[in-house]
Amino acid sequence: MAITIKEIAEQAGVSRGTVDRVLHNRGGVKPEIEARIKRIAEQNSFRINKAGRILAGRKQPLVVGCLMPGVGNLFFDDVISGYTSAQKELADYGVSLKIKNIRGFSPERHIEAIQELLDEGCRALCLSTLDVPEVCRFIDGIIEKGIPVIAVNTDIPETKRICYIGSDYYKAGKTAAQLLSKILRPGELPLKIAVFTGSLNIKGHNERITGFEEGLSAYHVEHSIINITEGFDNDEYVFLPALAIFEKHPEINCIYIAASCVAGVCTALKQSVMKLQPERIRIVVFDDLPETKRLIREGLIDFTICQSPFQQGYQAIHALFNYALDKRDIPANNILMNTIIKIAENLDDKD
Amino acid sequence: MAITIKEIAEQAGVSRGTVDRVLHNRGGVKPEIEARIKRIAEQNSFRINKAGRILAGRKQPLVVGCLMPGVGNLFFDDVISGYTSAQKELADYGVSLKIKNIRGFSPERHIEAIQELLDEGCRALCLSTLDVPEVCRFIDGIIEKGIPVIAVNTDIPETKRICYIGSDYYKAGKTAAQLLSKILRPGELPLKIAVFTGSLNIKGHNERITGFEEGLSAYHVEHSIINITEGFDNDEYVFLPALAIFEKHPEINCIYIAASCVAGVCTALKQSVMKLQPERIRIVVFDDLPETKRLIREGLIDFTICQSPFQQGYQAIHALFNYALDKRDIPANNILMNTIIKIAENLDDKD
DNA sequence: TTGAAAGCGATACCAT
DNA sequence: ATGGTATCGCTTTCAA
Repeated sequence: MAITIKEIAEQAGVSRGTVDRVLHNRGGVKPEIEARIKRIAEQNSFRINKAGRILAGRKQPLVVGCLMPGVGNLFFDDVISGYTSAQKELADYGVSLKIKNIRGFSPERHIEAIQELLDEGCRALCLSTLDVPEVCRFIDGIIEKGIPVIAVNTDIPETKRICYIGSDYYKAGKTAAQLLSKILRPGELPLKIAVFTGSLNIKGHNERITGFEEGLSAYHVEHSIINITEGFDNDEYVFLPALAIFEKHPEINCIYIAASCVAGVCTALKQSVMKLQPERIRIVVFDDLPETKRLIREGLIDFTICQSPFQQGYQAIHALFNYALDKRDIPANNILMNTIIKIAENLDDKD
Repeated sequence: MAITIKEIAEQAGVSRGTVDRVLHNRGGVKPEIEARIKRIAEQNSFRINKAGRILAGRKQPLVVGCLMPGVGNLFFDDVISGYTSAQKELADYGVSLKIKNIRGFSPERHIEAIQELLDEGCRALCLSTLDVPEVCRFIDGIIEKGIPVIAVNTDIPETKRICYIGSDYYKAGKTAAQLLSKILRPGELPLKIAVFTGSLNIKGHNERITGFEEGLSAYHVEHSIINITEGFDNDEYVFLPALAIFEKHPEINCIYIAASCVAGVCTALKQSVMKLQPERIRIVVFDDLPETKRLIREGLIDFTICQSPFQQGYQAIHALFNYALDKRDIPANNILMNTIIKIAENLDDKD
């Protein structure tokens, strides 16, 4: 088994306290002793013993703050359930949670909410927030002060966050395209596609669309995109625009919904059903919200592509916990979720 | 935070040693004191602190023995990689591994190998073995002696194993059927299906076939099964029988491969290609061995249904570790893997 | 039948 | 700048 701090102290002829100081760069140690200790640790590939660390660290429990713009968007419920589930597992080790679930995408509101989390004592953060300069600058300020941050579901690549945990949106879009290519019947070509997205300002949604288009080309699916409509992740909002599109373009035979407004679009579709030829309409969507599940079971939607929201939350908490135990414990890369294809039969798979 | 043993001792007016004895049913404690201690623990919903337990238990590290009939079957490599990966995570906590990868399905050989694992000092077991009476009897004997056992990938339901971790074979078969129903073109009906399995004695393979047939009915796919061929998970063995089937039944337009002989069947198929109409043959298989991946990328195979072999191994080790820390920590149910649908685009997802 | 004490690995604080 | 010591929660051994 690995070398311990006590053993390092013995080999170096110093006390454990001194070794601890060196290993944590806490200063106040004679350079030559410091060097000797570091060498011994290095040569014996010292890794901190987590059980010991946890036990000793019980007085400074880890409070993790989680920010989600999830009010009004059921998708984030699953991420939150991943957070809380990981917290329960780690409760023994002193991990607790503060979840701030807010509404909307105002930078000021996001910054304010993050500050609140800090004020409430959080010592690490999981953030699903906006990739805009002012928010990023604010976050980098926090990180400077020693608060580790993980970007969940939405990346903020310009910051010094530890890593991003979430979907590979481009790949998901491309997978959707390949799936579509497999279920097409020759007579249906070319595809006339209505695309719905959340917002053209959200990178993830755009990547889903880019991946989709490039996939359609890669798999030689003849197609044209009739329209790209913003639904702002809001079923009620999207209803009327969707209705308008369907009325205006009865030639539509494929619907691609890159964001959380599946129910709204499908309700509009059902109302327009007389003008279209519903049995030939192919529908591919993302995520598996309750209403989406129902529409899949009903047979209206062909596939949904999922992104393991639960895992996103779950793994984020674990990563922050590991980091708290050992700063060197950083994921080598971003943690990208699998691209999960669901049909009715495997719809209840939980991730 | 939860109550500790020390606190229980104080409340009960006894020493920590006594509490420990009671909590571990080690005997030698006056009944009334035992009752009092149990009551206090109960009322305060005492849960053992894992960090403390691990630290104190360092002298009796947990050696987990893993038995796999994986020689000659690449599938098990991923399970093994799940085992070793979990072990690395838990090395700090004293978990080590002995993996016995054997060839074939002889009950005597399996029993012998399990005995060897025990002789080598294993104190917990992950077993992928045969669901036959003599093996099960032997395993129950071991469990009686206090060795916890988890069934991985192949269930042994008649034993007192802690739980089964692996695929839901029936569901996977049914999912395959629904997928197939989605990609069919009307002109192709009815389906003439050649089925390949590992062995008619292996329950998992049979369940994949049952699920498939019931799925085809459920989704109203007109079909007939031309033949069910045993391939014994062996690409070389299956080649000639497959060739014979294809020569004899040029009407075959669908191939369902429920076991690890994908490469062999496809090689035979390519040789018979002139007699069949390859562009109309639908192929659905299981797992994603390297050769299977190649065939998917090549476009010959439409889908593969995967069962997270890595996760099976990974979760098994974690479950045994948790159990070792706290005997009450038993999964409420069997742990069934998700039914993963893969096409070329998401083929490199790792689980 | 029970208690007391040492020890697992790391940390924090006080004393030097 | 460094050492010593108590502590975290639990297990184990030895003594009584």
